[in-house]
Amino acid sequence: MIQANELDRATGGLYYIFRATRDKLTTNKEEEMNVQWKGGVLKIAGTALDPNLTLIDSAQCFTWREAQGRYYAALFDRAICLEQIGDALLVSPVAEDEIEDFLHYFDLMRDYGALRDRLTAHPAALRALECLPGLKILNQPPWETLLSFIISANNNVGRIRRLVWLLGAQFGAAYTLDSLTLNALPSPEALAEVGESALRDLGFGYRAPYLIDTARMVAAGFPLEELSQMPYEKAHALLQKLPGVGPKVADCVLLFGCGHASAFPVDVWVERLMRAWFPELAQARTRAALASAARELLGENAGLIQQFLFHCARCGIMEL
DNA sequence: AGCCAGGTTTGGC
DNA sequence: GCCAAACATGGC
Repeated sequence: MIQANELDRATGGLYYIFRATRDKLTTNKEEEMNVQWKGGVLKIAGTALDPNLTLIDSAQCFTWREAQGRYYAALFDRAICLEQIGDALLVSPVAEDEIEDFLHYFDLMRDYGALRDRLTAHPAALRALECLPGLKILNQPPWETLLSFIISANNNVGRIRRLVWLLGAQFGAAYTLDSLTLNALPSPEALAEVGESALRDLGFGYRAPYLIDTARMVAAGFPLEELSQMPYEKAHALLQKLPGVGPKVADCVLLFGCGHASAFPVDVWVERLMRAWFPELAQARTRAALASAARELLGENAGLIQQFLFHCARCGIMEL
């Protein structure tokens, strides 16, 4: 494993330790993270974050793609590249005053070790976290999660990713990096002007009107950016006023896009896993009841735990 | 061919 | 409020 100081020498002293806020940025004790920045490159050493698991395989986000060992997405109004070198992640281009934005996006300020250690009463949840030390739950822009998870309904991950990509490629701003084209997703205002037949022709099926009508409501003032400050119950109910958004999609938006770590989406995989591994939830008959009971059982970070359980179920790491 | 996928909507009790 | 059926598409 390459140590940070070796990497500094290898890159000709390109980096310096970001001293001003280093203490604040290394609250994640277990990983002893080391954050440096220089010349538009953010270097994060000593984090467990696994790029392929977190950005691609975990299916919490559908905008990243891998190309020749590097990971690319349109994020914060530009194309971003993330590359792993030894035990460090290099993210670029990043301005100095955006360092905390990116650490928040990748959820690197959270102590996942403490999260795991609080699960001694829940062996199945503990096992899921121990199996996936490189998984982080991203803090994505709420509008992106809203579009992505309206598309996700009764759909499979491969086609979700293709449709999300199509939305950006057809209607979103284009950025170039390393001779790749990365598209942002269209703004609510831009999508509100797209015709339903255009989306149907692209293969969106019955989700076409959901996307367009939701875009119109957001463009007309739906308080998407305020959901993170609302109590969970209020935000969960409000989101379901949008077409194509039911209880499960609302939970995904709250968990992945609004910082509501307790939101517990129950899809087919999570339902199977909960029924197989959580006998104390056996009396919850419906998915809504399961979600509510799981939030009660697992507490304020129930949703983070959900994402570990989801991946273990979907990839066959835990038997169903 | 028929079932499944990170469900939601609609209409009927 | 609970329940069944319909809903587009593509992979297996």
